[in-house]
Amino acid sequence: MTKVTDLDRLNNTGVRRLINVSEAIIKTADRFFAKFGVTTAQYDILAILKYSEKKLTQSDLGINRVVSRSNITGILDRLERVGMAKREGSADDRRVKYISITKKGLDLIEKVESKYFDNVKKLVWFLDEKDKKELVEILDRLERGLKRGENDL
Amino acid sequence: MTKVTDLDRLNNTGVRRLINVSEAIIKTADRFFAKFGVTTAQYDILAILKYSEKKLTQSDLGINRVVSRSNITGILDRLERVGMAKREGSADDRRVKYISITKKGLDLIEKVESKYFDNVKKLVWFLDEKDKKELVEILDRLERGLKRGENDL
DNA sequence: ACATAACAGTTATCATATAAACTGTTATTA
DNA sequence: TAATAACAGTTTATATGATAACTGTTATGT
Repeated sequence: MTKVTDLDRLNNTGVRRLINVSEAIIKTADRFFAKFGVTTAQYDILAILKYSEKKLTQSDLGINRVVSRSNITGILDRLERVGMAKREGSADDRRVKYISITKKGLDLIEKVESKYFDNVKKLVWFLDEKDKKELVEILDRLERGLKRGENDL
Repeated sequence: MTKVTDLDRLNNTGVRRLINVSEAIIKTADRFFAKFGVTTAQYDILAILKYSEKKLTQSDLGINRVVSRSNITGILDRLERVGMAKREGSADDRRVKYISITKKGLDLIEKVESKYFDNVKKLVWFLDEKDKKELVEILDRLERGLKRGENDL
């Protein structure tokens, strides 16, 4: 049983701070998209659908968003209900459903997209190129730490 | 209607990366605590209760965790159900309930805490002092960006 | 004092997340 | 080919989050 040190607590505080800022960003985005009648998850799915080169299945969407298949089901249910996306069965493989964005979904993205990017610009306004580079490096190291920890968690 | 530029997309990619790493950390923590039969939110509440100097009300807990009062209700319901926390009405103010951690809750923290801090240590292993300092500065700037953006979101 | 505002906690609804069990389909392999 | 494994999607259970409506209590202000 290792003893908990002050350094341990300091490390934890730092990680918490990262998570808190990240969650604050997420919540701001949630509020932003809510004003247009969609959730962030729904908008993400629509944007992926719009910019995808190839036809996407539900599993493809799951991989892109790191969301499990079961959650995709519900998100698509709601998007379908409001007519912004639709499912189509595949002829090749009857297990598969191809998902596409509708006119209404495209309209929404058209209306929201540039405003969204403006907000992101405001968010990173205080970061210069050096900051951005450093941030990416630090995030890389944190990911390595995550992989390193996973073995005996 | 502003045009979306490549720089806009790059900014967005960077912010997404921050969020993704942060979410990966959160999910790792969730899995860790799940092995001991609690959720991260429940563990957080227990730890706050253990280390608090003064008696805490549900509203106090809400402020600490940046969670709304309504969600605290549910989290405490579950902690009470498994006997790790308990509510006690206040005599001064009959609206208020004081929350305390039980022996069973303390036992859980005792069992989990040092392992948890070991995992945090592994996570930040690749960060030196300079990295940590820079990260905090960048997070500060991002928070300023958040405040800056909020006005016309 | 009485009306009103502010507050603490609960409840309800909706969206999302994980995990596990399940259905139907396709691929593998003995 | 028949049994089995792998896969795509759905469903269900549980936990959490945000909001808004609601109850009861306390504080305020005229």
